[in-house]
Amino acid sequence: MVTIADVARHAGVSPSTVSYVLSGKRSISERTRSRVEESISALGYHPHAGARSLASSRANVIALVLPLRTDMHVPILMQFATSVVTGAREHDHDVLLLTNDEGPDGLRRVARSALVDAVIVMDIELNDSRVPVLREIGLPAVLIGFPADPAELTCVDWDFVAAAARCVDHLADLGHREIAFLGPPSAVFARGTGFAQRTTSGFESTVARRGLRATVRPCEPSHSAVRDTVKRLLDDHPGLTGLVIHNEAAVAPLLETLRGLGRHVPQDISVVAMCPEDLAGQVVPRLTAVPIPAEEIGRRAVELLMSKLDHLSVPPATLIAPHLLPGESTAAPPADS
Amino acid sequence: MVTIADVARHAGVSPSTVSYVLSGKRSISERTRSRVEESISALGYHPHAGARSLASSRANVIALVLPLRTDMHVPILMQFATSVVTGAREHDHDVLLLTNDEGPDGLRRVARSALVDAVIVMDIELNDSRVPVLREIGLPAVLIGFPADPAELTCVDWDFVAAAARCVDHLADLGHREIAFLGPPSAVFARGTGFAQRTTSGFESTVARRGLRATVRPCEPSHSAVRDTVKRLLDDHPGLTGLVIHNEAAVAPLLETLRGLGRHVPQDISVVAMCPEDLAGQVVPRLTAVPIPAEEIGRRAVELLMSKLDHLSVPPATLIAPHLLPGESTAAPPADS
DNA sequence: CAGGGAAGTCGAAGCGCTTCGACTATCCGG
DNA sequence: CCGGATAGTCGAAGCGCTTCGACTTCCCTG
Repeated sequence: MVTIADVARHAGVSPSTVSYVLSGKRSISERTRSRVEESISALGYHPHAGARSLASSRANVIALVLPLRTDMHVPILMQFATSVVTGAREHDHDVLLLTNDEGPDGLRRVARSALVDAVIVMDIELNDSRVPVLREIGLPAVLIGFPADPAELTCVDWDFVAAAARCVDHLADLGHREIAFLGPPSAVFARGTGFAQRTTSGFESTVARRGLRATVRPCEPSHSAVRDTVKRLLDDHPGLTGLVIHNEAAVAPLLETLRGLGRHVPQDISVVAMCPEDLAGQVVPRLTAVPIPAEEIGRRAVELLMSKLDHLSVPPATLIAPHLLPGESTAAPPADS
Repeated sequence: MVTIADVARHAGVSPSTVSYVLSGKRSISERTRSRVEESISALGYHPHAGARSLASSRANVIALVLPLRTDMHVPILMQFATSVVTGAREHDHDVLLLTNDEGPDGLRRVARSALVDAVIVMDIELNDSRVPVLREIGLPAVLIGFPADPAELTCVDWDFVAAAARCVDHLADLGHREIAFLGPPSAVFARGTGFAQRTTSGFESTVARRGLRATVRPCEPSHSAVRDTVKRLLDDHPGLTGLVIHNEAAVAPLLETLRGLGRHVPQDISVVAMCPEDLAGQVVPRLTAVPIPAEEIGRRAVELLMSKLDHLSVPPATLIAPHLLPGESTAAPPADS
């Protein structure tokens, strides 16, 4: 193993000088700096992470806590994890992966053992058992999602209220007067996930503001359940011309069902989806969507965390603004409606 | 922060004794052990990971290198990652997440800096740029998948040859005489992914052994491409009664296409899938499948890695045996065929 | 009953790094 | 031309842990 002492000897300086070249915490003459840097690459030196962590009490590692539950849309989660890793690397940090298998103790353990010096926690529920632990361990943390009581915490999330509003506005602007919302399975509501409620309320308040008639229905993931829900919906509301869907698993079944019923999209009925961009692009017709910006949320979470590590003050709540991605699944409602 | 010295003082022993209680590397009297353990939990002591890594030159962290490419079926990947984390924790190790964004340098960096002491690399291609780096850094490693030259390496994978064979045998046993294989997109073949080739060869050799007529077709992920492929296939081979599919994204479109064409599954045509168990269970009819045991592969990879860390010798190649999960999508072929 | 080994414990030496205080050389203003 | 910053470098202490050798008991065997 190559140590800092080897580099120092090779460059003809003291170990502390090498350390200061690396950290930039004291001024170093240009000559010395370049000599040291040459020695570093000549010897292929990489500082020992453990030694560094011990001496500086910063591990340069952050923990990423992923949800245990798998009823979340997995590709999003993966996109998110990737962007966190990439973001962390840009700040010279690595990412330790924690699942909820170990429960809140996992958080305690990595915090107390100084394995990590900050945490990102995903998929926060209204009443999340990890939140008190986060307060207890006192490590810098960023939550994705909002708990019931976000006091003292830093939270990031997509602006679900605005996203739903954007969908409704889009349909209203096109002239639709009666629309419906197909949401996540009712189980998601039941377990107190904040975003489901926020989406619904964004939908409902915008519908009221724009003076539309509207229906809200949860939507189970299976193909047949979607078919039944949609059929019933269309029977009950013959004047329906627009649909907002917020449920990845139901997108393909929905389109297929409409096709099966002879309803053309967008001529007979418009569909706008809150879903990942790639899903919107894969189906026929390509969906008008308000895509979930997983990558941006991940990046922002990392940036906030790094600011906290630098003892900068950060806003307690960050909402990522939605934007509409035009597709071929929305148009003005049919003339006779 | 609570240190080992605090625990030692609290228990009235020396720090080294506490260390030996923790590691079990020397015998400790029952009395001393229990006193130390009480002190540990009384003080809430967790050893400092950095200090431990420095002193023992083992970090108790393994790296998990996930593929950059996203044309892999993501839920599988997630299942896999989860089982690696769980498995690692059972051996008192944590998992550092590495993506390929950083390229092979990421591996070098974490190895040289002693951040991790072993590596699991996923989604190995026949000619994988990470393989030479793995040889270079000389860290214990387990690869998921087989490179062209696996000499000196430890590889784990599903037995794709046997899995395809199992599918063919199942159809042949039911009496089918003419079948087809719907594989991954041609891009997957093109980039030299070993499993695609192994699946195909397993299919073809079993078909030959059982004396069946058979066709092999790649399959692009989009709905319409699947429809076209399937229509053409059925037109070209009117006697076709059985289908083996190895392409997660194409499963739903395939079933829908068959339904659209009025071909009943399994009365008119049998379908057996190589896909995750949950996907097989979600669709109608529930598929007969040879499920990809992501979780088992992950666990085995971790076990092999831990054995290597303990300097035990391990088999260079581990193939996980497939098993057939009966569903409602296969039956004897129609009588008139 | 002497001698040898096992069981149980301790002290001290580092592991490779950061950081603080101290030191020298250089430069500036008065 | 002198006193005091400032830039640039070094030495040494110490971060919290593991591990090796050494020591003391105690028990067993011949």
